[in-house]
Amino acid sequence: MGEERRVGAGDEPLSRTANPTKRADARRNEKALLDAAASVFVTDGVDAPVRRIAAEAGVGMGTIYRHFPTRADLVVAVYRHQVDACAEAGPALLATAASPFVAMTRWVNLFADFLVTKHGLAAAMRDDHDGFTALHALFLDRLVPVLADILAAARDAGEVKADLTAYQLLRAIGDVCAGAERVDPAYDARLTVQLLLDGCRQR
Amino acid sequence: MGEERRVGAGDEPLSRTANPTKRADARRNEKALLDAAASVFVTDGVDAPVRRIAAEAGVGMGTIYRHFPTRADLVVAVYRHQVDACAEAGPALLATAASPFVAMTRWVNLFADFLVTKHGLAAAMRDDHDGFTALHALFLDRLVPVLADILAAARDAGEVKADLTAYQLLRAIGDVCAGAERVDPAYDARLTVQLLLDGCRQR
Amino acid sequence: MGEERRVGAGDEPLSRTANPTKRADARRNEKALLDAAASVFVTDGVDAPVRRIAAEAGVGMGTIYRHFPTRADLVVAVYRHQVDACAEAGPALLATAASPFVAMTRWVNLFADFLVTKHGLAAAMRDDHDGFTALHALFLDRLVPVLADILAAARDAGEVKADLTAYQLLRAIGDVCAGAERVDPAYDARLTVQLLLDGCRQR
Amino acid sequence: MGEERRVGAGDEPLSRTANPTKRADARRNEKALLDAAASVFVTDGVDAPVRRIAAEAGVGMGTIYRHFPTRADLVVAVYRHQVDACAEAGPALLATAASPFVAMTRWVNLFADFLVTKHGLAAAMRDDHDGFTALHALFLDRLVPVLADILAAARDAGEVKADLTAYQLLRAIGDVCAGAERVDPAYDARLTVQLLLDGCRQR
DNA sequence: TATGAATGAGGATTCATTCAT
DNA sequence: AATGAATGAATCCTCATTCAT
Repeated sequence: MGEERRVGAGDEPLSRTANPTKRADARRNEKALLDAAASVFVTDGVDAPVRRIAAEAGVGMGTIYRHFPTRADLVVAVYRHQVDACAEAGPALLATAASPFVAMTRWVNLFADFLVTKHGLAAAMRDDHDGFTALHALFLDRLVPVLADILAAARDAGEVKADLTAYQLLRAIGDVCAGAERVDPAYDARLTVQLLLDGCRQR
Repeated sequence: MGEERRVGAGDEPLSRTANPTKRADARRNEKALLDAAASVFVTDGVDAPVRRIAAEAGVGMGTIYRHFPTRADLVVAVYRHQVDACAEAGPALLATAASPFVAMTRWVNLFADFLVTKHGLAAAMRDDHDGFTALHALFLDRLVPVLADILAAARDAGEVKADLTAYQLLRAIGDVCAGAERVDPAYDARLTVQLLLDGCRQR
Repeated sequence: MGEERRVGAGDEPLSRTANPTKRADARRNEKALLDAAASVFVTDGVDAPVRRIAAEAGVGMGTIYRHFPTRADLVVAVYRHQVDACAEAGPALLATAASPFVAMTRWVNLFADFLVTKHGLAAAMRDDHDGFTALHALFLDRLVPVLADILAAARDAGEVKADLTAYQLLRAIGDVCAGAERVDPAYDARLTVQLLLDGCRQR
Repeated sequence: MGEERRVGAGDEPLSRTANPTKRADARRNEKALLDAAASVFVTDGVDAPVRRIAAEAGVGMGTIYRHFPTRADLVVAVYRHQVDACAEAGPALLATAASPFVAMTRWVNLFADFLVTKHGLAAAMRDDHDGFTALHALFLDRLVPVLADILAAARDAGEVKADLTAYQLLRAIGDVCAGAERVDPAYDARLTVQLLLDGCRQR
């Protein structure tokens, strides 16, 4: 979707040399845009007016369209870092936790924290009808494999039900957190997540 | 603008003679409107354009505004019957089931069935930002007490965790089903509901 | 404009005999309508929604259209009595006042009082673009001759400028009062009327 | 969104070079909008449909909202020049006229000419219920002080009644002219203005 | 005759998207 | 490349007027 190349770290200097000055501006703008969008998504939702995001970033609207031709492109870019961080935490948790189920509990709570604290994320994935594929794909590509590994370990240890798939669980957590964005002191999404985790156990 | 009376056939023959015909059209239209809105809500969401609902019902737009001055009025009217039916099923289940937890399982599945099959309902409650209060109130008024009774019985029987509230559970189920509306063969909302129910058990 | 006949007083009993009962209902409605319209015109202006007038009168909207096919018909009917009363006061004032100019002053103030106290009247005449002719004609037919008589007497007595016409003065007073309907403690329409009267004097 | 600067031709050549073209379109549009609105206000009143003004100006509707977010903004902008010109004429008249009353007569006639020839202005001030404050304030801010000075001079010279305020007179003239917009060969608003001026004299 | 339900044109406003500068 | 002005489709809502009952 028109994102910059997923290059290895080493070739950066060359590409910068090839186009040294212009790229700096463009990068600054892209960064400003991502920050602005992240901020606006939280307060106004992923369907916030383009103009507001542009204003927040201090750039013209055309600049948004240049960097992110579709809204989905912007949405995905905004959340990619957070998704990456979440994905990368999985193996470490699995390696250090007392048991696979403990690792799973921790990772799921980490994921839920992402969704709830950086809220907008879960709702974005759920509501982003047009860019659904892109955002959904991001989640699936990055997170399902991570959770699948943890789940496989837990299943091998006999800690969770055998028929539980990573996608099923990931999706369940996502929906729960997506629905929890309206502030409501009487409702605690994290408690629901605990219930779900308890429900996953093999007895 | 309320519901028409669900009267037995035999009563009020005189008043019908006095004012026999006029209301028939209005009733037909209100019914058509409710059906049309229910249908459009499923495909286009509760924020669907008024014009589309009117067209679907085969009436003018003004007719919608006459019968349902605000969108919330229409949304609530559309879902009231279904909510009522669900509420009324609660006591019967509690009376006949083998145990309170069995009754709870059945009622929660009934509720989830409503949400999933008559979909739009759960999303409506979640998305209806403006009419949120009205729709939310409908759910709370009708369903929370029903589930609270069941839950109290289950708790008294030691079948469920002590700190679980009816609102918490109702909301969890609602969010899960609301997120499950996009068709996805790899995801089964009912399985998530089962996980939740399992997680509610006292062990 | 569909008004009832401009008949002499004597034939009323006959017409009532010809259509005794139905007419009673119709008259009641017409009276209610006139009262309601007068009241609504004051608060909401002559362009008030038909529905509001009907509601105020406690009749259906169709009834308004039956009695007063156009808005102008209703507006004229509402103000006819007041205009008549004003017209009828003219000769008496002229006969009893100390001088024609005194009579003119009194009558003009009477007219201004009508316009200001029963406000809506002046604005109605001014704003009623469509029914302009009808309402204007009402004023011209009834009031211009009355003021013309007074003015002629004053002119004959050498009290007012020779080139002043009844229509010119009537219109001036009307516009002044029409513009004065917005409440404004810093502005006194009656003072303006006095200035105008002073300005009419022959010196 | 303010007025463009009425700059002398020679200044800011550098900045124009730096950003030479872009603003030209916007200015052209703003000018076209003001001209179109002035024209449409005359024929259709200040409540004319936005679409009609846009069409008259040859721009999209959104362009009106960009330049003049509220109708009041547009109305005020349309009439500001004329009001300014009128205000600026006051001191000169007072300085050159044979007497303060002569100056007052001339200024009032100038004001009335504005109102009548550029008609719509008076009716705008009168009818613009929402933007009433803005337009009213424009008149009060600019014109009341000007007339107040003239009036004070005339009062000091013993030429006008002592209790006459600038606002009272301005408003009277305004209402007279506002009411005179319908073409009517039998009515001469300027004659009414003369009557008013005559009525202001101290005798 | 009276009612008031239904219609639908009319007008305001927002905002995604394009494109001249 | 960046800007932000312009466009106009989409949607909401009101209310005059008609007409079935």
